[in-house]
Amino acid sequence: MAAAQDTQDEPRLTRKGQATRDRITDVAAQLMLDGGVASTSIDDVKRAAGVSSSQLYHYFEDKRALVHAVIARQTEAVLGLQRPLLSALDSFEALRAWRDVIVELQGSRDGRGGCPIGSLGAELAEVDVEARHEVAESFAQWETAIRDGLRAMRDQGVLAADADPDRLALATLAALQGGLLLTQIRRETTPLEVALDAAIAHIGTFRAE
Amino acid sequence: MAAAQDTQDEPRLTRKGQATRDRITDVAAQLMLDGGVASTSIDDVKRAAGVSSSQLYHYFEDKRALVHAVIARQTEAVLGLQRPLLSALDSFEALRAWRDVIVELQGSRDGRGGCPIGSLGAELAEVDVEARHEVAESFAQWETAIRDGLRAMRDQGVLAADADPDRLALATLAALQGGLLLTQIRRETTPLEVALDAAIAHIGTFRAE
DNA sequence: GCAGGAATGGATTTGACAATCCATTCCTGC
DNA sequence: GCAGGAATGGATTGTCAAATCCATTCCTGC
Repeated sequence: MAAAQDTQDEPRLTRKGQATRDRITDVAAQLMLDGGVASTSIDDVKRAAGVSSSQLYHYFEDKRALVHAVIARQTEAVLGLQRPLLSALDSFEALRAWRDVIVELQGSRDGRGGCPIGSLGAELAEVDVEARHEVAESFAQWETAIRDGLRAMRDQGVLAADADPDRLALATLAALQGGLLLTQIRRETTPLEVALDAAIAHIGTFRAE
Repeated sequence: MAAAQDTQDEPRLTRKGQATRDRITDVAAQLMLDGGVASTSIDDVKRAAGVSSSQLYHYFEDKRALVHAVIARQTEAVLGLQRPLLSALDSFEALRAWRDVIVELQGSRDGRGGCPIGSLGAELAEVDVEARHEVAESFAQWETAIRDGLRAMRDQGVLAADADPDRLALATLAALQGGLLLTQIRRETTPLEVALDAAIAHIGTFRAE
């Protein structure tokens, strides 16, 4: 549960410093979502954030460290949006509402960038072990959030007792990720919609009574 | 249906030349599967394929052209494996057999590299429009193969008449891609298994009678 | 108000890597 | 067997981006 905010390893940050650091992270996250990690240069980040080399390297050991901060940042952003929706699951309507939010959000970008977490994971998995572990942890949190929502549905009698929230959550996350990837490639939300609808239909299989 | 073999744009290739070109493509495909596109250098490819600069640039305009050839190569490889299995779909046993092959194959790599097509798509989507289109085309072919298999199952009375092979195929491909990504990140096949099992269960919803 | 660390400026170095170039050798068709 | 394109050798160039360095300025706590 270690947040991304305080990496108080060596230097203590002043308020101003923290702001600069956050700005760099945010800008980098945006650039890397729009264009991938490898093709966003440190110079790009410097320019977009309006900072100098000294500043950037004052807050981040190297590009990898920046990337790690970006992963943490995107994890916060995604889960910050997802958790409220998922913890409110008490009906299939709520589940569909969750689906709609995601589809709408992705549609507004025409799928560009794909999943902020998944795309980082895909690009970094074979290149940066540490990054892979961080992404794995992000996915684990996401999966947990889904599972808790489904558990709630079960406990409220919306889902049958024999429904397995763990498996359903993992399958749902997979469907979501696959849908996001295909939507990113096709620049069109149909795959995401169909994938999520199928996942929800599968969950519907475990409707109570 | 244009194959990857003959890019007879300008130079006509001799048998030997074709062999060299293929070797470069194969080696590049392997390296890029193992380490991603951005982090495999032309030098890496040269070394591994045992060719010189002149050779590589004799057959490929630049790195992008090589990447395009790799996409085509991986598409052939994947569909070459998938199509026979999918066109033989005539029962849920066959569907499960298809699932098992994929799980086994990916398990033998511990998920490393993820999907040969999907990982390329994810890394290149926002960087190389042409590559994105090529990957989209590959996915379309894959989706078609799945759809045809499901259609066959329906026509043979295994699936009900109201089953929608188009939607089911898209949902299945999404589940597969998501499962592959999560499995790549976690280095463990559970996500892939659960995702495919859910997809198959969903298809099972449309079992005849 | 001053000491010391934090924050910033900005030029510079270093290295990697894609791509080019000029030869030379090898084949293949005629 | 020879002409001409294909294939290869291998050094070299040029670019770009990551990272370093030495200052200088700014704050904050005491």
